[in-house]
Amino acid sequence: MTTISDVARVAGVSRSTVSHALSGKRPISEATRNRINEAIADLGYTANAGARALATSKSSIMGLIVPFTPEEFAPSTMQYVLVVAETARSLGYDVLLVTEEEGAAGITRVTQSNLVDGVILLDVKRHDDRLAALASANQPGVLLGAPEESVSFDVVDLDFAEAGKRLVEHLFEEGHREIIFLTLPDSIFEMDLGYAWRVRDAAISTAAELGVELRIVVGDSDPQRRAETLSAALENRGTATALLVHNDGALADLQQILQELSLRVPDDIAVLGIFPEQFGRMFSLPYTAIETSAALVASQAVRLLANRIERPESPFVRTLLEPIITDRGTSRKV
Amino acid sequence: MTTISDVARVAGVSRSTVSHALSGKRPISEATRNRINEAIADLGYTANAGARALATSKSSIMGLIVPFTPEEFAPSTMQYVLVVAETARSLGYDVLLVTEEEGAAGITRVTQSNLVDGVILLDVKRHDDRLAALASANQPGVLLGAPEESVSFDVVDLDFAEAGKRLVEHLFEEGHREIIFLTLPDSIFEMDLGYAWRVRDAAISTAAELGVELRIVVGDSDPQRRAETLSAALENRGTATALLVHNDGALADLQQILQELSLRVPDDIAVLGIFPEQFGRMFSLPYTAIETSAALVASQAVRLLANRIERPESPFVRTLLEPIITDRGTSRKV
DNA sequence: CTGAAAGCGCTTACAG
DNA sequence: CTGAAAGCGCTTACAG
Repeated sequence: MTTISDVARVAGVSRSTVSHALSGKRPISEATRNRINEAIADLGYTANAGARALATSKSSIMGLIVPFTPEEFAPSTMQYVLVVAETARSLGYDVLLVTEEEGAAGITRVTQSNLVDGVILLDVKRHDDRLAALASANQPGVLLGAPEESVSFDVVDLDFAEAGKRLVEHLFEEGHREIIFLTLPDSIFEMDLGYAWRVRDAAISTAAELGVELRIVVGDSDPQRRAETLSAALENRGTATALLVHNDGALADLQQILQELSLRVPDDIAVLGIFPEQFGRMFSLPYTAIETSAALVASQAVRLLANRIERPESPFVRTLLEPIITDRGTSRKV
Repeated sequence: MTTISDVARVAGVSRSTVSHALSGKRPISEATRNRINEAIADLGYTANAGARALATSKSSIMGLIVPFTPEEFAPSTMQYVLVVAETARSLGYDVLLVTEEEGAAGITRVTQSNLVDGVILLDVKRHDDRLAALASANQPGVLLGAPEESVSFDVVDLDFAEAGKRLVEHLFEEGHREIIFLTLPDSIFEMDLGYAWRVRDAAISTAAELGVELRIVVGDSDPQRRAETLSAALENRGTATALLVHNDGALADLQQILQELSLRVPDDIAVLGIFPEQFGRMFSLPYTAIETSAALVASQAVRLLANRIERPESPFVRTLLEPIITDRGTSRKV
């Protein structure tokens, strides 16, 4: 192991000078700086992370608390994880992965040991018991997903309530007055995930305000039955003219089901969805939709955390990103 | 911040005694141990990670080097990541996520700084330039994916060559003599990923040995064209009686395409595949197949790394897991 | 512009 | 069974 003392010796300066050359925290003469850089290159020196963390009380590591869902197919989670890692790196941080197997204890462990400088919580629920653990930590935290109550953390999320509202408004403006709304499965609602509740609640209240009939069909978590539920809903659509879908799996099934039932979009039924842009690309989803962007939300979360680590006193921000509808012509009323 | 000195003072013992009580490295009397544990609980003490790392030269962190594929839909990668994190935690390690944006430099950075005790490489290629960086590190590494040459690292992978062989043998035994083999897209082969090459090469050579005609159709990376390619291959199947698929996306499309072409399985065409078990579950794939298990491979990799960190001199192992065919009746010749 | 020295919070021989 | 002390490799006032 080569240490800062080795570098100092080879460069013919003191350790403190090397340290300052590294951090840039005080002016170093051109000549010494060159000798130091040369020595560093020759020796292949990298500062010892533990020693630096001990001396500065900063590890330059962000903890990423990911929901523990081994049985789940979590394509979009990976997006968040990758974008967090990248963005963190670009700001000089590494990322420690903390799965929720340990529950809130994981948060306490990595913060209390000073392993991390701060923490990002993925998939924050409307009432999330991890927030208590986070609140008693000495390090800051940023929430990806908005809790119901206002909290002393930075929060980033898509504005899902606004999304639900705009989706229904959009269909209303297109002339639809009777809409089938396929939601996420009950299990997601039971997990208290805000994005499920907010889209649904906003869709319901907006429909009520506009005098639109919204027929709610709850998605099934089993892939087989999920397709059957959707198929049945379409067959028994009656006078409904539009299908609003907030359910990734069902959207993937939809194309085949429409074909089986010989339904044309938008001629026989208009379709409007909300899904992650990644997912849409993977399955070439052709529908008018609000596309959620993991990249946007995750990178913003990292920037907020970095900022708070470096400026702990800045005021808390709650960023709700505006949902945008991309019109692909499938929501027209024909 | 509460330190070991605080604990020592409250418990009325020396710091070294507290340290030994924590590590269990020397006998502590019942009475002192109780006082220490009480003090720890009262104060909410957790050892400072940086200080411990500095003193022991061990961070209890494993670095996980993940391929950098932000544009890709990486469902199975998430599986690996989660299983690695879990298994590591169960063995007392945390996981630092290193994306490949930095390339091999990331490996050098986290090892040289002693941030990690060892490293796991995901998606190792047949000729992987990251191995050079790993070889010059002071910490051990475990490869997930087998390189072509034999290396001084532990290696875990499914035995994909054996898989390719067994798939063709299975079809041969079922009576098929003319097989369409849908492979992964060229881009994957160009990335030098062993699993693509090994399945293909073994399938080709086994077919040759058995006198089976293997008609190779290369998958397309674009979802739309991927489906068209598959559809065309099935329409123009001629006298081929079986379809062998090593292409997740195509397998997801298959059900719909078969229906469009009014082909029954296995009556009109037998189907045999190889895909991640997660993927199969997500899409309810009903085919006879070799299912690859992220969980098995990833947890084994972590165990190997933990073992090597703790016993650096143990001989290197190259674990190639035996591929098992699950027969679901879709590969019969009718 | 540079250096000597204290200190960060642990662990671990060494001594008893 | 327990303690005093050195040392891990950095950073940062303090001094010049």
